[in-house]
Amino acid sequence: MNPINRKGYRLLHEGSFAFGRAERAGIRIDEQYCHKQLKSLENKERKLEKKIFNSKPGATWRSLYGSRAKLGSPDQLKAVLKKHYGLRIEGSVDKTVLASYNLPLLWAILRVRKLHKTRTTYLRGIASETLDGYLHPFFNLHTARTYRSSSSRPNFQNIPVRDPEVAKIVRRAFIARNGHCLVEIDYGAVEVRVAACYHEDPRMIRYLKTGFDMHGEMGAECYRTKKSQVSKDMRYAAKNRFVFPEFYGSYHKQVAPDLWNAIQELKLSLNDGTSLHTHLRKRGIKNFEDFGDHIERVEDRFWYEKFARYTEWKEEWLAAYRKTGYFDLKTGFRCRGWMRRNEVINYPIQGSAFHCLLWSFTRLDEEMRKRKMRSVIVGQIHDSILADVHLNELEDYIELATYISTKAIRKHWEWITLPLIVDVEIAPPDGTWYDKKERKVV
DNA sequence: TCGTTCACGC
DNA sequence: GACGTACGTGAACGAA
Repeated sequence: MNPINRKGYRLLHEGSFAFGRAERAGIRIDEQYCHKQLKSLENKERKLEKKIFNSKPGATWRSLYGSRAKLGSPDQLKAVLKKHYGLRIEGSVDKTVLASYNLPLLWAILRVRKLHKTRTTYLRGIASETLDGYLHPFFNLHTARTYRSSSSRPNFQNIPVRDPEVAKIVRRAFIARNGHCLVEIDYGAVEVRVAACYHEDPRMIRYLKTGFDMHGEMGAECYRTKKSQVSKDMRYAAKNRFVFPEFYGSYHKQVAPDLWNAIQELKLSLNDGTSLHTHLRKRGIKNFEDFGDHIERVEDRFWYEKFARYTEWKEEWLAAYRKTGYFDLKTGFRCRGWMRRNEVINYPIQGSAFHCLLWSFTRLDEEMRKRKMRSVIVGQIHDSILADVHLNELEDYIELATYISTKAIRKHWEWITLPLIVDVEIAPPDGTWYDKKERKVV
């Protein structure tokens, strides 16, 4: 830890007390539910495993390894694929690779992996750390190189949310205290906003101030459609396979295959139902070659026309680091040591964005105690805060949390030159974390 | 015991 | 013109 001024020091000092209070308060867990699900998942897993070993490729598996046969072994899997199908896989056998072969055996393996992960890492991890109905995950401020936080025993920051089946199984274990409900407040695009405070790119600032839909626009550009033709899935693909990777320092040769595979994987179609392959063919993109060339041009426009100032900033920032051997965060920290290009560019943004959360978390905790509120903050996930809120305090809590994290913070840190926004999600009083529903607040 | 692979989050 | 995805934790496997 290397704070360079009093503000930086105080942020971590007070933040660690606030995190400690959340850890002590804990999150209420439905232990009965956990144990029921653990058993049920174990059964499903065992049945599926049996089914796999009784199949034809499963027989090959048993003939090769006998009682030492393990579905979880990548080496064994590769040997079985080679013997049974004559299929040679070099290197990784992860989800994307296995899915691409579209074989019943491999889909079954992926399903076992998923059930197993859900049971062991999540439900078992939660159950074994729960004491008298409350879970107390650790929130650390001293482990991440980026000045972000981390969480462990269990890691509260990687609870499944994207896969609806798994999200449902795991998140239904998290419940509110009696007479309370769970409320999650998330910063919207905070890393993009904080980045803009560093590079001050005028076009990016205009986008952020007008609520412009960048993911939708890039969906249209990547797949050569009109903005009005962009479907929800296309936007999702553009966000996770173009915009974010590009911001993290990826480039077209990596990004283009992912965008291309998304067409199959997510069965992408236009708003009116036209298949994307058909559409692309009409626009002169007949194969992956063409598509790769197209994405290269999209990328060029993105960095050299749209966000030219951002691009300049990256080079200047890197050059300054290479000259001096360090760089400073706007939140009062100095980063030193040997770093690669992408690290130098990403750390200040990730770190400062997390510090916005940390400051808000700390102030909110302080104010809630001052007001003797019965609601408690129970956790944090990089850019969001989870609280267990007393029903009588619901409106007060939302108003206070929103005010602190969007308004008060800008009085404390004048370097935040852009508006910050939050989304509010609330679970019903008798609901679980899985049942949270969005409620837009600015 | 430790490095690698896999999978989950932001 | 070449280069090039950030950060975390945990479980299982398998070699040492």
